[in-house]
Amino acid sequence: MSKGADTRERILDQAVRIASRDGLGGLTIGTLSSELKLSKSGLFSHFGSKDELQLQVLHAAVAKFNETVVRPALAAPRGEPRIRAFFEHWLAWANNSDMPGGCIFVTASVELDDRPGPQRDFFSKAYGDRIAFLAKAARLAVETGHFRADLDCDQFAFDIDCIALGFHHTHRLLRDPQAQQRARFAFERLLTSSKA
Amino acid sequence: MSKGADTRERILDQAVRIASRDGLGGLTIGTLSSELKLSKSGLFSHFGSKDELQLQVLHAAVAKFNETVVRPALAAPRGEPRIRAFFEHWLAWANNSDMPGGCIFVTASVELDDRPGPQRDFFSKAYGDRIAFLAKAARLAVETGHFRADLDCDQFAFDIDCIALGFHHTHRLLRDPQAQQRARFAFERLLTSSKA
DNA sequence: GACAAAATAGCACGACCGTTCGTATTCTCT
DNA sequence: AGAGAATACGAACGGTCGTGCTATTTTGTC
Repeated sequence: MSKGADTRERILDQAVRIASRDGLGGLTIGTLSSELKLSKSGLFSHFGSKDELQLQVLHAAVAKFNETVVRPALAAPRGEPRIRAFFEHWLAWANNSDMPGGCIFVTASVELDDRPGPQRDFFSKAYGDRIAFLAKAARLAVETGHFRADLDCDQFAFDIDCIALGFHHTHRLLRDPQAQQRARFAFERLLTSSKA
Repeated sequence: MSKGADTRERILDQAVRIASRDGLGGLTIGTLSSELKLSKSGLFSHFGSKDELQLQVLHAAVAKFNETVVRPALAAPRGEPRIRAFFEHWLAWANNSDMPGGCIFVTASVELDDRPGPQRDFFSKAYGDRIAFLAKAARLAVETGHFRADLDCDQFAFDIDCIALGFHHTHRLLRDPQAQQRARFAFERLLTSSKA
């Protein structure tokens, strides 16, 4: 790998961390460069604009999510196990200590929902992809007979998303130690009600 | 009402609107003052610091929420009707067009969850109060016999919160026209499963 | 209507923002 | 090893940020 690409990767890695905590808006080139012991202009020249940096941060974050959550889920057998794998890996992802601000899907979602532009376009699609992945996983679970045939799979995807968001807020803002337990309970109930 | 208090109210009213869209961090004194045709320093002198302004914005937002959602719910008969009233008024609140950024509980929650300080302290408590209100409403529903006796009321509060958050993200980021329908469906299912 | 008090404005400050540009350094390849 | 490209740096820019000061205007009271 060339030197430039290597630095760029280091930059984005740290930038994703900062953005998860402070948001895309709270991520500044000055702070980022000093944390990485780079000059502001040196860092800047990798991206050409802050908008582009933000966009690349989102790309990196989504890639990391796919690697950490989606891929292990795909490795599990289709049907209920895959859905369980997704949920468990998502919980681990949201608790991952080297993402100090929690799941970037939550942070960025709130930040971008009112700000038109390429960042929003990209991220909104990525978020939709996550929901679509869940809906498809549910359909496979219907096909394998784990879930009942008349299950509304899109509603199921919505429901899972709700639990993920609820956990995130309860865990991070309220610091409720029972957050995980509540999320698991809701998850199990949803699974039960999705079966025959 | 004195002139000063009147201006202060105008300031906070507009500030809440801006903060709902751009977050507390995106709310700047310069923008706010020019939108209200006030001088920066004139506005500033009402609060003495940006931290204090943010805190007062949160106070105003919570007060508005209580007025718009909690009070009408309290006006409904205790038990299931009150819970329905809360949910319906919350939906209306989250769609309120003069809150351009949606529910400030969502925005502020994400923004403050990693930022210690008086803003976080106040808001975290307010958020907890909302959950506690729901839990208490559920307990009253148990007492009136609308809900089954062995219902976990704190879990119920968590579940309602999940639906609210899921609706918000699905509606605002994905602009999914079915968001409201999905939220209502999840709500009805939760109510059904909470009954005898 | 004078007068104190409250409210608002004007101006300046240091800090940091994103960005540009010219230059120096370091890598990469033959 | 040396040429040429890739990469990084330093200084500076116009702007905006939050925040002090000092005036000036407005308000409410006798």
